Amino acid sequence: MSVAMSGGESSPRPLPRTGARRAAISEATVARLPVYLRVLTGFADGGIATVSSEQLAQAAGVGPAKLRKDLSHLGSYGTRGVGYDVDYLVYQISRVLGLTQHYSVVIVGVGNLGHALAGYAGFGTRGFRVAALVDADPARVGETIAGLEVRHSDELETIIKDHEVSIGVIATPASAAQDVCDRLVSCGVTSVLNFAPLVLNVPDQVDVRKVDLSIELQILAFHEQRKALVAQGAS
Amino acid sequence: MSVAMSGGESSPRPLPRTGARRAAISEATVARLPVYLRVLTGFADGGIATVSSEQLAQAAGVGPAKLRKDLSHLGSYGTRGVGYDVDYLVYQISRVLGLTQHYSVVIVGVGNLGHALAGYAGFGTRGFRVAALVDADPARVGETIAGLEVRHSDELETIIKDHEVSIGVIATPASAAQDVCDRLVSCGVTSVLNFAPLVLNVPDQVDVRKVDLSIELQILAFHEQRKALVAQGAS
DNA sequence: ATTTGTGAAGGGTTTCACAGCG
DNA sequence: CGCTGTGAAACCCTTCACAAAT
Repeated sequence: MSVAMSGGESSPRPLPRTGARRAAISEATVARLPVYLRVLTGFADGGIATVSSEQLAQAAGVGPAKLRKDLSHLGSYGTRGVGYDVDYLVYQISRVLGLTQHYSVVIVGVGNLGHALAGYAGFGTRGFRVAALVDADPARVGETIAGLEVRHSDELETIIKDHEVSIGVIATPASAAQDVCDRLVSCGVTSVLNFAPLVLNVPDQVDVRKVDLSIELQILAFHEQRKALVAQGAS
Repeated sequence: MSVAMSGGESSPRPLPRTGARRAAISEATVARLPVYLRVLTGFADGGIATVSSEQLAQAAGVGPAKLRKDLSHLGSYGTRGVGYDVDYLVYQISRVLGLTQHYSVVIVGVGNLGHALAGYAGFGTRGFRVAALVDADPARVGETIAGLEVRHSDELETIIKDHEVSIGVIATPASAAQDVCDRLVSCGVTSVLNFAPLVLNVPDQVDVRKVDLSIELQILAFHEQRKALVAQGAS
């Protein structure tokens, strides 16, 4: 299953469920819901009770039509002539994204990046809890980062079982990443966020999303070059 | 323009250039070329001289047809019945991505994440050079990280001009990010890589790509939930 | 009067399957 | 015979424009 990008492939099975189940929400929509959620949370904190698709779209950096189409996939939660109730939308999007449940996360690899991730506030909020930090280097084991003790890689399997970890974050060097990933998967982890610069091999039912700095830079380089050529050609 | 993901919007202008210029390469293809490049570099290091679309696609985690279609957009660089020459492909993809040129990068914000980015090896290689690290906190100014001295935000404009910075990396808290972005843009920076959790407002000609940990986690949460529901429903 | 929700149209991307070349 | 390069089909996503609801 993805980088944004990240790529996640999901089985295109039409969900054989009882009753008149709503059509599955598209991948493109799912990728934007967290953005809407963040913007809406900001509105809620600012005491704003209702927003129009125009306002919300503006703040989220998308077109109003796209926004309405996205939201229509979760249900009819707006009021014509008025807009959307901020709190209610926050709740509905949270529910659809599965954020009403709690997920335990293990971070593997405590280098510079692992450090930064461990301290990242985004984990604490909204349903994600860092169950453990893990590293292969005995020199790092025992160190405390962001209130968590670093534990040795050997304990990975135990930690995953004890804390019912469902999401693994790989922040190791590329050379160790596939091995770590295999171990996560063999313990039943089906969601992986990969920061190592390589393509992970996983079974179909496992979702991988990758964050890859050098890919992002290279995409920017392409557009820089294109802009330079256009500017030159326009002379 | 835009996160994987990241999103980059480009003006769909058909490149008004002289001669029979090849059709513009699609955004989806551009996002995959860096992956192919990395895999090919690995092959080259391993002494492999030629690859088939089947092999390369396998290693890059895509289908062979997609790979061939992608490569066909850069030109006819394969040999029927044989495959692709690894070194030649590396060169062609590098050229298309603009990696034969050099880009100066400024990293703004030297917290945990900025630290990690400064130390990231991906910058050094392949045409990217970190011109400077910048932070607003006077306590951090003067500190040396990965061989670079941290300079104060006030010098941002000077640094950009002196080093002809073309790519800005924003690793500040969300509250400072739009301001930093505005200053980068006003100095002529047209490519921004944003790690701050907010939607940046930029003029049309500026490309922004975002890397957002909590969005990635929320997308994974959605799929975790979906998998749990399917498993439950299949009983 | 205002704004949502949505069919229909349009554009882009992926997949197929095979012609063409070595 | 093997593998690339590519039209055509299928699929997905976005945008438009308006009917429906308040």
